[in-house]
Amino acid sequence: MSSKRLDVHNSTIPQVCVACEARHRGVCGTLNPSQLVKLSKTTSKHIFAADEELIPAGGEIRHYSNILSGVVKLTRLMADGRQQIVGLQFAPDFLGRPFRSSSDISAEAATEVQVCSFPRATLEELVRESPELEHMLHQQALKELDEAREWILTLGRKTAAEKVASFLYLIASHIDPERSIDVGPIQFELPLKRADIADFLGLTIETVSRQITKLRKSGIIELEGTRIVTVPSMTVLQRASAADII
Amino acid sequence: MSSKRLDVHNSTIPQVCVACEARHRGVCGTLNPSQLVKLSKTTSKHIFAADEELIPAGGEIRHYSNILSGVVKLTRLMADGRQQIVGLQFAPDFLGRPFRSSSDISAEAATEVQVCSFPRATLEELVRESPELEHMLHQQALKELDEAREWILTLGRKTAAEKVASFLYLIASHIDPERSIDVGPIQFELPLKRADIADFLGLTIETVSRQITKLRKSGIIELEGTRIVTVPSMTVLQRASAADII
DNA sequence: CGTAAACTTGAGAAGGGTCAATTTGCGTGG
DNA sequence: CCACGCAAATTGACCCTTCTCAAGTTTACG
Repeated sequence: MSSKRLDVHNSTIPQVCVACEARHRGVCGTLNPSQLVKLSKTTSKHIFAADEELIPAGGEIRHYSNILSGVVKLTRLMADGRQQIVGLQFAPDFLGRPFRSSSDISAEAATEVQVCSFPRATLEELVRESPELEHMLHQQALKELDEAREWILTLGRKTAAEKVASFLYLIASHIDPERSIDVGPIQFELPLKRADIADFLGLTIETVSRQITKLRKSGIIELEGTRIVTVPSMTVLQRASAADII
Repeated sequence: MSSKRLDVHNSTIPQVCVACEARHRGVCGTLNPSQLVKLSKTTSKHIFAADEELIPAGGEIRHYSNILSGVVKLTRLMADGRQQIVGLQFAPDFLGRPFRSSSDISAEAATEVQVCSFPRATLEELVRESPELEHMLHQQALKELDEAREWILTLGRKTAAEKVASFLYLIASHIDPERSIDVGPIQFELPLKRADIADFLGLTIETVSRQITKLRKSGIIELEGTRIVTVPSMTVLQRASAADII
């Protein structure tokens, strides 16, 4: 094993972690400098192009990751080819199913995605010595559970128009989570293509397209090309999404 | 504070916990006898009739519970009255959203339900002193997340017939989790009425009823009255549910 | 600037919803 | 124990939203 400069003062934050968002808002936020050093020794950064597979379904889980940038879709595939996106993850989310050797869900890049990966064993070791890390992972699991249940309501009870509006509202909300609702228009690039949106909403591409056209014609959104969306009023979009919180 | 017999030997398991399933398969399984004693001092058992509300949506969370018997439905209600069941919980599941003072989800009894409740503060205190307890809660959150995502696939991509079959398969699987698939017929009582099944599957009562009739006429299930179901072959039912795991 | 992928639009079909009328099941009280 | 009455469930007829299939059109990219 080669000694590294960082070993000398292991209260120093590793170079690779210095500018990393996961250290602030992600799971690494609970680690002390020496734990960060331990983790950073086994990490490696990867970049995936859109539609590349980060984690295959059914395969053995060998490593976990933090999303540094981009959007990841979690998908379930049926035997006959039907597909459903069961979750979307954004930076600096933790990626991977803890405490299980495999999962039926695959993770695919929706946009170009940058991740910081580390072996399964490293995470499990850190969890054992740091209850705060498990707490952070627990918190993220609960957040994802809240989001999944929100989405169950959307899939089960909303119309196609409401579903598409809900999706746009979801994406817009992720652009700037700090932003309070309706301080002027908001513009963003859709991280998903129509086919992905359809797989997320349990609709067909055609229905998604028609509903987006409707939203455009009614002035609730504006489009530049097919991906750049402007929402003049988030309140109006929220109303179109049939948000149940009044 | 009154002294109790159990304080003398706090390695003794409290009377109320002795026959409790939550001590074996539930979250209490991680607690040592003295922690059980501490918890049991603040617990109280409650029985709710079917359709009674255990936890109201939006209200402040004052206590958590373990389900001792019965089935609990977690529901989301929209402003216009549309309703969706976003989760079902069985004994000995933990009930309540940890680390949050409120939730938009209400918990209602589907059947008669018996719970063991304790104040929020007690749980939080125990979590602070016992990482194993948090690990157990984390595991349950991950299990619920897996189930929620499974259900997202069902809601988003399955037909009405497949949805109803999936629901029946889900319930049948919960009757005896240890049972291996297809060792003869299995009989059980449906914990949900048609309206609840509809709210769980994102369908109407009428569609659920029609699909149940279809399953009955095709011999995949048999009915006694409206609630008692016999499944001659779980494999056949599983196939009807379009289980994607081949 | 050409090509393929992504997206939109249209027409017709179908699955599931809506409304309405029965029928069944079941607890309660006579 | 039976009859009543109500809630739950079933069934039918019709309608509407979404899907399917089939062109077109636009966009992105080499």
